[in-house]
Amino acid sequence: MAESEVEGRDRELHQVAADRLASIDQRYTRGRRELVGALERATNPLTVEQILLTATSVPQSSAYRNLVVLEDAAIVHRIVTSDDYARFELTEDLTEHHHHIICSECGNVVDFTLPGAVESEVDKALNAAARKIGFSGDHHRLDLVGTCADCL
Amino acid sequence: MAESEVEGRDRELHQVAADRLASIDQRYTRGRRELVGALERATNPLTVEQILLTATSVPQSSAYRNLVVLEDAAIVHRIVTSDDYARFELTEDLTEHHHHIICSECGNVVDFTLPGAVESEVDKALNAAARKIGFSGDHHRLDLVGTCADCL
DNA sequence: CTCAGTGCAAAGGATTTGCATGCCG
DNA sequence: CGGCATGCAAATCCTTTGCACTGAG
Repeated sequence: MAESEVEGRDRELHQVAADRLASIDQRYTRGRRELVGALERATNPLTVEQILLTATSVPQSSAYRNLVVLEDAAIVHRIVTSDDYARFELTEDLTEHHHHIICSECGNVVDFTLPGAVESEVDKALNAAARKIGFSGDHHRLDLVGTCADCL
Repeated sequence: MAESEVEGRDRELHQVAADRLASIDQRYTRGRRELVGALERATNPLTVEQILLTATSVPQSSAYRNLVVLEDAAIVHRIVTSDDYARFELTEDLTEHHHHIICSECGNVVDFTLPGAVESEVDKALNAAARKIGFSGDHHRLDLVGTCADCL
């Protein structure tokens, strides 16, 4: 039962990816499938270098190019820390709303979630602040910066 | 009264800067004073390019080099958005705890603050989450991503 | 004098792009 | 077949660095 459930989710993810790409007139090619697969397997955001370790057979330039396409299709989300490497993860509606804790020593990023009550209070406060300064708020980004166990 | 108060703060800022630099065996030189001055004048984080507009007479390479020094001295804080430019602001203990709203169109960053009650709840929740995964939390970063009035 | 800081120019490095080839529709 | 995606290599561009010079103590 568990296996077919996983397979089902997997099919669903790739189907959603294909649909979103189609909606911007893009194909879901082998290389793009590999990139999505690499991110699906991961439990935290990956650098391009890390993606290429898993998505072998995808050249670096194609990875960069297709990550842009996948970002445009709202399948992949790019995050930037203070080190020199961009990191990528599946968008939140393909996974679930979560936050990042960033190690200020090594740049590593780990996912975590917060209680729903905290989330909604934050959203409420942020939207109020945005309205006040004439911004149209889209989403929030709440990260914790600290030191991971390895770097302590 | 207001004027002397501002002058007082100004002196204080530069004094603190000098002290913090001294504590890491660095001098508070003319160029560094100019950089701090540029950031002090600003009401939001500045790119190097923007800094150089105000801190004329500071060459680009010196700006980069000294921003690193000022960062090491905990006078300046570097923030990274998804566009290609790092941005700099005075550290929070020289100003006050605040957040950023980032325009996803043009990359511009504006400061705003949240009610203290929200802040403390967020901190509490984040520290709990960090403990759970073996991180030592340092500070949080709560940004809102949206579209600024100019880009709407 | 000495040595940290400076400034110019050249290098570095993640990311982007030009162009010829191949493959999907 | 026709055009989009690919992949190699070269270019881009923010940022960093080498090195000779200058000024403060």
